[in-house]
Amino acid sequence: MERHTRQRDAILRAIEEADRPLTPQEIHEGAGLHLPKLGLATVYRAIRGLTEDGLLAAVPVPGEPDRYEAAGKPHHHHFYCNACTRVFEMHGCPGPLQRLAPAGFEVEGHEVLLYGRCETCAKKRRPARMKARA
Amino acid sequence: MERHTRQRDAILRAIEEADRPLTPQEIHEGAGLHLPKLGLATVYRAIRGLTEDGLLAAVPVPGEPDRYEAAGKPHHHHFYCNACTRVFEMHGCPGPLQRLAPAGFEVEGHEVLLYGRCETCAKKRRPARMKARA
DNA sequence: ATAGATGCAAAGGGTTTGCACTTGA
DNA sequence: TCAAGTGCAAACCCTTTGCATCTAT
Repeated sequence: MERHTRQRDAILRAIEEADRPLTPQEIHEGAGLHLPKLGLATVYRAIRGLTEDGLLAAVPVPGEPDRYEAAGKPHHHHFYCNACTRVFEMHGCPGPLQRLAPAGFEVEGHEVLLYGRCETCAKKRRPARMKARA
Repeated sequence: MERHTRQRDAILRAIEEADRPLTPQEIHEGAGLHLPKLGLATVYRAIRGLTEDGLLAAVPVPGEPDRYEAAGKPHHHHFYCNACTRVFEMHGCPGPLQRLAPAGFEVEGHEVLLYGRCETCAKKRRPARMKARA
């Protein structure tokens, strides 16, 4: 990550403009709007470089490609929508989890991911009663 | 999963004999000891079938292949060893996590994974002082 | 000028699938 | 018997890599 290029700008911009962690595909699509011939390999290379430089953080999602978000935020976790597969940021943390580990194990970190329906998808499935006109 | 076959026996046996969730590869290797020409595709097909039948449960590990364990155990979580990449079962759960989700989101489940060193690897790195003989 | 970055296409790793053969009920 | 199950190899998806070209410095 030594040089400043249009590609990297477009990639960082796509991530900043999103309100949620994005997959490499989504980043490619988003950045591609501003830079049509951007290659997917470049997106992967940039993601790796930016992650190593501490500008991006990976959000792992079991069975699916990792999502990426800006790094440096306070410790937090994520919510995965089973319906639209989008990932959202949540605030807070369930607290110290060390006690769950077996004796003799050294805990260095943890992942917490909640699954369910995001607000939009929850409404679609069980639509709230429309307010009587207005 | 209608028929009872040697392959499935060997696969279930490999999982039962393990003291921890196994990857498809590990299952293939373990079951292969008893059934040398077992194909990897068969392992994947059996895993899927047995999971659908409710006999196995997948243990997702970000960035790595899922592990599989016997299903039906009480709710629990797992520990991933950064050194040996093995996954271990933990007891307990950090408790209700719904409160972390944003308003309007419906929580249907959660994953918790602790990362660190298992007892064996922790000892290797920072060997406990040998007891003065005996 | 020149090393780093890019684009394309080929290669990799894990998982799934197509198809002829085998086997359990 | 004969369809479910298996083995092998090809296909797939996502990600990484090789290499000639481009470009920021």
